[in-house]
Amino acid sequence: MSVATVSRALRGLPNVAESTRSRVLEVATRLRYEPDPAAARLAAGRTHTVIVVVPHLASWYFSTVIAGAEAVCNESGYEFLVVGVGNIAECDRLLDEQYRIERRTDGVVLVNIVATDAQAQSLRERGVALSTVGTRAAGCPSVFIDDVEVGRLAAETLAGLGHRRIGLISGLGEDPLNFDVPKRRLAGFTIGLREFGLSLDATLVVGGNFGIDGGAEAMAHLLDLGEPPTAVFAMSDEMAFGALMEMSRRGLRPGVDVSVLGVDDHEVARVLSLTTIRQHVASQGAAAARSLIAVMASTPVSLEPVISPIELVIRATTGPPA
Amino acid sequence: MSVATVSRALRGLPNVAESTRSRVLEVATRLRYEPDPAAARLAAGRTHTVIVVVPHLASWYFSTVIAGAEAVCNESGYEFLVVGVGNIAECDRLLDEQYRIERRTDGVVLVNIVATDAQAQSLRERGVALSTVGTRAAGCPSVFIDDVEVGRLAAETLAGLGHRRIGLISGLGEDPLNFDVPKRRLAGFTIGLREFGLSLDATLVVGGNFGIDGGAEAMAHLLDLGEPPTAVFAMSDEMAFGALMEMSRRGLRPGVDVSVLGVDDHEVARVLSLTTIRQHVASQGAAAARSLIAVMASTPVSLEPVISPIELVIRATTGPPA
DNA sequence: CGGCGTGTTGTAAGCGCTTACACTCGTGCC
DNA sequence: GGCACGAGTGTAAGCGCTTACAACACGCCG
Repeated sequence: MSVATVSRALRGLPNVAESTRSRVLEVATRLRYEPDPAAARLAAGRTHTVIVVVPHLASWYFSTVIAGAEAVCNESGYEFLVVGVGNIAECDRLLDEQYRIERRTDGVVLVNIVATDAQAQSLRERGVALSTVGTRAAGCPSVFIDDVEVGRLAAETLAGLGHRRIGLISGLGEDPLNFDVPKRRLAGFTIGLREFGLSLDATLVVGGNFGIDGGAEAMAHLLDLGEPPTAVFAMSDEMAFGALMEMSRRGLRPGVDVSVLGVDDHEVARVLSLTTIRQHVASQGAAAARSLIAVMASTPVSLEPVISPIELVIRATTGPPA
Repeated sequence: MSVATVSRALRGLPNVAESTRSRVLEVATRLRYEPDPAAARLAAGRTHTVIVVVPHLASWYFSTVIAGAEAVCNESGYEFLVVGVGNIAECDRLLDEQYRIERRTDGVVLVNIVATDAQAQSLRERGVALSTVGTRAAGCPSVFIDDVEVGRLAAETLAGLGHRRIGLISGLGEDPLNFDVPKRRLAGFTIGLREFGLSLDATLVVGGNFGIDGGAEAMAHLLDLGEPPTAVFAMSDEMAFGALMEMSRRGLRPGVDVSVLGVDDHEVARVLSLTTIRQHVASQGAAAARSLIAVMASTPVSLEPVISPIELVIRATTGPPA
């Protein structure tokens, strides 16, 4: 039996007699034979590897996306490589000088990283499939939530409770990556306010950098204002945690003295009884991985973005103004 | 100029004239040439890849270890592959049928996964370097905390405050992997109790499965006892979070009605003012990656385990008994 | 002045696969 | 009965590197 026949049999290609194939399979399992991935890659040009690119690895959101994607890749027999790009320079270096990507992977999942059309195009030309979560990129499947609706729903929720001065802890400004989520949530927030006859007060908008400390500092800033807000919308639960921390430091009661609303439904949110707008992070990661695998397999894939559902989870940190 | 010379020049091997090397380097950067990793692997047998194996990807502890390790690998030019093994069967399959590992990687970091001596031995024979965090394996560098001391310190802290009935929310029992950390912490806890003339009360020991819900259920169980404990040591902050959640559900005040002590110093611990025994998780991941890289480079490495420091962080969830 | 060591470069044989192409051989058909 | 055909199999040429070994130039010593 020639190596060619074995190769064909093992990979399920046609033009192999069933009897031959089963014989090959039997011997292969008996010998615990496993083809060398590097040799296969070299000969066939496919790496059977996906790379997931995230800004930070340690934050809840990203590690949860990663977990969702990893499970799918693992199951589908793809190697799962993760690279963290701390800042925009590193990110652009990765996407521009594509040597880190080309020939190392068949596809990349971009998590909350915006690739320019040129970068996306260039990747596609080099035969690298693309898929994004949190943002969209040209000509590839993507999954994200309706961030405008998130902002609108937040405003509706707080204004609907009767709040008129609503603070906003955003991620805008200090963000190291071209991250446009905060902008969309802000836009929706403004729309939502307008529905209640309110308008955005720029003095009540503070950057929180999507972290606990950032959230705490932002909250401190808001509470130090001459006329502090009676409610605060934090664009992520982690920033909301920081806000709550600052409040407890000052002896303020969440949902009574000041209402706080987050986004994500971080697993600790329920511990803090945080009212939040839930999104399904792991399933977004999984969906992105699935689309990517479909693209790599040349399965026809809808390029229509998948809008992952959100839902308001009311807990104890929101209430009518004092 | 021959390919051999170029190869040697690019990889910094000796026996290349300086003039030649600089000329090669100059041309290589101008042409943005980057060697094909698969071809290099096939020819040289080294993959320049490390695999990190973790039980779950999404939990704070593991994602933080991963973050620490990733940063080091990225910096050192190693590809960073992560695989999650949900249960012990999957884990053993990975470590026994080593085809997923051999020829795919030069080294693996085992995070809180115990490999048998045979498994470790077999990996070494196949030229795969090993390094562990959280546990130790035969003949490879490892980094972990002194879990016995963690348990002892916990008992000392709570008993020192005057508590005599101290509950323990452990990870024991339900654990899907061969995880021996809970056993060591339990042993230390017992030692610590003894220093105060106390002994372990088995009815006050409940499994919490290292998660928030597990912690909450365990706490509920403890509080439902005829004579509930006045203090509780949770073997992880996430279980402590669950315990706090259960307490707030019942209107109990942490540190006043019941004291709670955790382990880790999870980033949310300070939000909840949780008293905890801090460990430096990211730096353990980084240390393990560094040792692994050293082993792969055949740098002499101490096989003496690195004991990562711990420290008691006193916040508000602990106090004298009511 | 020939042999020899040293430092540099070239040659070529793989590494373990994939795949285009050639080949064989039994069918069905005119 | 010869022929086209297609299914099944084999042959061999790479894929892009690494590395043992050969080759060469050069200066040195005996």
